[in-house]
Amino acid sequence: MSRRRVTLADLAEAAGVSRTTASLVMTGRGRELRISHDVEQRVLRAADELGYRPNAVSVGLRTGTTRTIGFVSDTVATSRLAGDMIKGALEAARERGVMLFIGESEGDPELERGLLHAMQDRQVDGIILASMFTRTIKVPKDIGPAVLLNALPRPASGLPSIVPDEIEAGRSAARVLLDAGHHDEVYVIGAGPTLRDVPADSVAAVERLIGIQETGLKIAGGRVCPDWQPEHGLAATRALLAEHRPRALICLNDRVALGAYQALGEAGLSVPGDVSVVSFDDHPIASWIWPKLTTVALPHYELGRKAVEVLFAQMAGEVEPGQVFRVPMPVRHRESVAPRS
Amino acid sequence: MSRRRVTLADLAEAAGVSRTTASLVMTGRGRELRISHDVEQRVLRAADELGYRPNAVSVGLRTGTTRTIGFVSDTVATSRLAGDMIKGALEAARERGVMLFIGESEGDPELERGLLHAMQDRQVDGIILASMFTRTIKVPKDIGPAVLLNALPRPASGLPSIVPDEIEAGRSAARVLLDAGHHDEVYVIGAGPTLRDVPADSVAAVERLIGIQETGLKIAGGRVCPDWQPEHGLAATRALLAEHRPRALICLNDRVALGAYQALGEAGLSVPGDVSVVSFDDHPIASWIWPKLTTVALPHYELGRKAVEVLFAQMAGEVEPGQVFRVPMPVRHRESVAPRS
DNA sequence: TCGCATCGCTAATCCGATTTAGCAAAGGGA
DNA sequence: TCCCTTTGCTAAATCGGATTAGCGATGCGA
Repeated sequence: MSRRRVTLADLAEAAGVSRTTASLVMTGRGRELRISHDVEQRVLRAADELGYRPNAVSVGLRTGTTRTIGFVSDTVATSRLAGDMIKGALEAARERGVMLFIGESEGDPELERGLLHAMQDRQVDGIILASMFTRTIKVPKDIGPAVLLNALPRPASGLPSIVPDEIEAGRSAARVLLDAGHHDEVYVIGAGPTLRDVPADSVAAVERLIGIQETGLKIAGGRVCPDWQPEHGLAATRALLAEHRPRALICLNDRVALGAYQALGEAGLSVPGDVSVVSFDDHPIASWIWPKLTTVALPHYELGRKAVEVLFAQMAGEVEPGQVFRVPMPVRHRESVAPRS
Repeated sequence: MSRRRVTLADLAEAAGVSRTTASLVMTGRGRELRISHDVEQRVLRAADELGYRPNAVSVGLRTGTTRTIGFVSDTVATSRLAGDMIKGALEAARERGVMLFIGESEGDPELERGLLHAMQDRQVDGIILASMFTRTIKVPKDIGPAVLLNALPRPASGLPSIVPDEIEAGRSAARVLLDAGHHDEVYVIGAGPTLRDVPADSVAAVERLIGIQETGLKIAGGRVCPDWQPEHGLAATRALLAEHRPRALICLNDRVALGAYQALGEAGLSVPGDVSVVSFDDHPIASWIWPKLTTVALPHYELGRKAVEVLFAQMAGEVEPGQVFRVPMPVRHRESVAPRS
């Protein structure tokens, strides 16, 4: 039986002033509207004693701003990836005194509409539309202030986007090998060797390949995987080993790399002694396997954080329409790359 | 420049009735308060044409209920585990037309207080207090309607708890081995052999061991790991293999099992030919490694879902104070167990 | 014809804040 | 002494709905 919340009216009565005065003091507009120092102190003291906290719902109704934002993802919340993205968004939000609604659309436009409505009905100040993997999406109409996270608008929509810098990541991966002296005999697992050999809809595959090529690293060959799962990595690498003897592999993500490790092991090849491996994503398994995998990290946490930052910047009118923010993907140097002997 | 939202007043004007009447119709109380079928239809048609949706903030202020619940975890949102828990909660919430606020306390009581306040200020209807791993927690005062997810109240608090049924999970794991004919030469990695050989604060370790023992399975020995990470599993299994020749291992989670796989491989022992392995959690890696790991799954999704269900049941007064709900942990039969030869 | 119940709808209040407009008292200049 | 500012505070309106109390018209029985 918790006692009723303390309202502004209670506070005003306790301090012996009007609700107006109490409100002015609590919102820091006392000076501006000539409330005496004496009265101000009285109100503040009473607020402290009563433990007064303004009812955010009421404030939301009156002011139209709720200090709340919505985070809608296709199915992001379920994957590990998502966790960190949400965590980043959460912390950036907390720093601004903002709460996060989350919702998952499961890729169903109908569900998505419902979620967006539910959030708009609750007067969210803005919305983050997040995608599980980097891709282009159609932006719903009348969405209000919003940013796209890990996604780009298909027909240009004017909304800002936050995406990982996959091209630079490709360059980084290639440079790791080049720096270790691997200039040839490098194969790609998961896509390639050309830009047309990629899984459907995969922005990441294309951009990573572009980045790799830009460094001048010569790709000796590649194997596409329909999906970047361990078993496909295993099969692709087995097939590759049947015909070639690579000195280095670029795996297009860590799960594929896990499969590659297995295939290399079967073939009696050691990592990194016989074959160096570099990968992408920095999934937790990258540091759970032996040798620990050198990989270019997807900056999930930073992406989430940046999304909130950009959302607020946008609401402050500081963002160009359609501006794209690319978040750097850092290299995690571990144990799967050795100098070319 | 989206046009202003349609309000009840707009709707009333369009339908040529009072706001009261419009409200009554929209809340379904038209019959009860004798609004004629004719007028009712007029209002409904106008609502449809204008696309009227009630402002949830206003409704929240007036009725005191916001169709919103808070999900506060220590650090759950970051781990994979969390994702599914949130997903389960999210879906159960959506079925009830409820939105979810999420927050992470990072285990910091001060932060937790702040989050709970922020949620209470926004008039959440209830709160789910979630923990990353099963443990006992101190429940904050004046929290209002709430349930504990993956946690038990330290001083009894009257709040209901939802936890995985770890004891039954222990039984299940043991039974998997017993059914395959493994009655002896079974070792535990991660804890044991006695109930005092467990990592600090680990409810899961204790209960899993209890369950195992209850089946009558004879535990030949065990190795504690300070933390259930792959490298500790690796070290513990190496140490075990230096002294014993197990025919089966019960790993206390999948990450530990990953380490055990590595150690067994080094020792030239094959899974499941030489050694059967059964584990707990059903982490994604369990099906990424070879042979795929037979494991007793932590039902994250179900836990999240149940939390929302219990929260609503509790608000409806259908839950005993302090009631504990144990969610079954299903066995995922895969390829790491073979009959004892 | 009067009184009373029923029908169908609406005026007014409330939720808990913010914000605008303005009032009473004190001070200052002519 | 009168008028005009300035000071310090408050009454009242507002946000968008839900809810309570009640009003006018009609029907019915006596």
